[in-house]
Amino acid sequence: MTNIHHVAKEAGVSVATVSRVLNGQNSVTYKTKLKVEEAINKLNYEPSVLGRNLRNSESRILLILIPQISNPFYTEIIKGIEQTAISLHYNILLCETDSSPQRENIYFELVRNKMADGIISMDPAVNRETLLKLAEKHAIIQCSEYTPDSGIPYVTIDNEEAAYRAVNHLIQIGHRNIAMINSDETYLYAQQRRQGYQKALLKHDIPIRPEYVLHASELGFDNGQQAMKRILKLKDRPTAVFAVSDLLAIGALKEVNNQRLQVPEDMAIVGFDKIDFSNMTYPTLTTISQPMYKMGKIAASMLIDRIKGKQVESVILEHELVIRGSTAG
Amino acid sequence: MTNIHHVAKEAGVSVATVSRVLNGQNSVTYKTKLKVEEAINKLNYEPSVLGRNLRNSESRILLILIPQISNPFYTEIIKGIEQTAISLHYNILLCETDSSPQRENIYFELVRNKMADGIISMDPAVNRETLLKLAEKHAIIQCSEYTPDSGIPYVTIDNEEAAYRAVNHLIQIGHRNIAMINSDETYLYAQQRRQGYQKALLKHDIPIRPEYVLHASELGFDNGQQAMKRILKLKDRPTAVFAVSDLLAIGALKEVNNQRLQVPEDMAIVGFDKIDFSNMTYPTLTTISQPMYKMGKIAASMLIDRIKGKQVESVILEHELVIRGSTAG
DNA sequence: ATGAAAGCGCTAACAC
DNA sequence: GTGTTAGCGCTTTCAT
Repeated sequence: MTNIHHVAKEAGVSVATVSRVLNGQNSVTYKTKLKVEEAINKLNYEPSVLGRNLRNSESRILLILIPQISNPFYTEIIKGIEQTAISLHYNILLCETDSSPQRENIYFELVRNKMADGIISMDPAVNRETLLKLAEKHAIIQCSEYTPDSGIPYVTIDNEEAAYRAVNHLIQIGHRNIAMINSDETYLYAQQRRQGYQKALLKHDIPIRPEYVLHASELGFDNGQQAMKRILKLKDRPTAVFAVSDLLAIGALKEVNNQRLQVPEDMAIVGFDKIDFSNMTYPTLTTISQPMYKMGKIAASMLIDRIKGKQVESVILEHELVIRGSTAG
Repeated sequence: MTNIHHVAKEAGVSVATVSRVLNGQNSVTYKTKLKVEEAINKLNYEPSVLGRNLRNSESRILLILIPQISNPFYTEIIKGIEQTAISLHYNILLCETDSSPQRENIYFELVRNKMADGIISMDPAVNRETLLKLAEKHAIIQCSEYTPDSGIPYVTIDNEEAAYRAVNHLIQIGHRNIAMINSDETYLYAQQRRQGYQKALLKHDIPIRPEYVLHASELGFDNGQQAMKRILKLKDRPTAVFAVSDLLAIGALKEVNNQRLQVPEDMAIVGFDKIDFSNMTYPTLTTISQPMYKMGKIAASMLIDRIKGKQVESVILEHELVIRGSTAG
């Protein structure tokens, strides 16, 4: 490996001067600058990030914590993060927790020992205690899922309102027996969306039936499909379903199709997220649109601000109800 | 920041001893080891990866180069990579090129300046020259797409054979007017799959019609949908389509549905990859199953072997034709 | 404008 | 079994 000393020698200057040229400081004569650049080219020199990082005690790496990389909701956010990160000369370390605390700990370690400068956590199953502890000394932003009053800045949407709108839509088009496919209600977003669901029912004097609320252990197609199987067996069979994720909704839709029932006639379905897939199903999926890309961009710039010691405020972004085939006859 | 010197002082030993304890060397007395551990706990010490990396001149980071993170084909491979990487104490830096040479260069830089120990490239649009140059001095593995006879080890499937089987299946069930939705034929896999397509036709004395082969500029739903629009306007309208990606196939399927035509009666469709979503469409998609997860695991362990200086051999994995609703009446 | 030198935090060769 | 010390490659302070 050729290093800064070789270049200095070749150019007949000191390492300090080479470093100055490398970092674009203008306290260097044009002439010496030229000499240095010549030497750099001649020796094919590439400065080592390892040395620089140690010296600057930074890594310029952002750690992204997600539960499942296969959920397009997250990949779309990641795109946004990457866009911002790259433009500010940061890189992203992708960490899929699989909701395993062990994995999580491995990743937390990375920021503790300065392998990463900060964390964007999107994992609802994150160990809140550890995260809070970590947040005392390190830059952390929560994205989508968050911990209220924890002091950790977040970017998210108004989940309750979004769910309310979704269910309200179902009521408007005439449904009264409305089931919900929720995820684990230890997660805040699940609680909030359930609140929104209930609020919409109450507003229209529709009784709340606990048996109409099902829980999926994960956000996969299968889980949605299984949930729909159970829904179709309920007495007073619901005529509509609100699922808290498009993946769940798509799985549910599949099961309705499988049983030769019609969507939306026999069963209306609303999803959540507006992932690309949601427009490819038959019929297309009515869903709540989340601004994933924007979320990612904002989360990244918040984090980088945090890393630089700035104070940042949490952000709540807009959402939108997108009405498509699965509720519109 | 508390560092190794603080710990040494606190424990009343030298930094070398602390380092030994940190690295689990057993040349340390149980008693001193205890003292050191006590000091570590007391001071809440976390060794800095920055110092260690510089000293060992490694980063323990693997760079993953993909064109699009939103394609589930890649995310599934990434899962496999991550699984292996984590078990061998490596982390992955996710790099989405968007097929932009500029971005690519930024990422290549990372391995040049030792921010990453090696690369797994899955980008078919990769700048081959640069990659080859880089491979002279750095550990690189290609995954899925590769460069024959370049000396860069790869893991992939037999694309020609896979395409052959897909098209052969369509012929077996009675089709003779078979279109192909290919991607850019500057990519090797696209060439190989086209070869397989033609081989199957020739084998059954079906004339090859260039106008039956369409090209999608990217692998998104839209591109598939656009391609199908054009296919449906062809004279001697094809009765079947082979798409080189499930995303394309799903977009194509969508368009057939939109035009109120029946799949597979009016148009049979075969995809490629077997992403999860291919089982959620209506009807479900016949497709070539690629072992994505396994591919990722193998690519990662090949790369790590490479980093450690071992010689590795390229691998060609098995694929499988999965017959489902979009071809089975 | 440039150079000498200290030091970021760690590991390992060498000495005892 | 443990300590001393050089050095990984870089940036920056302090001289000049």
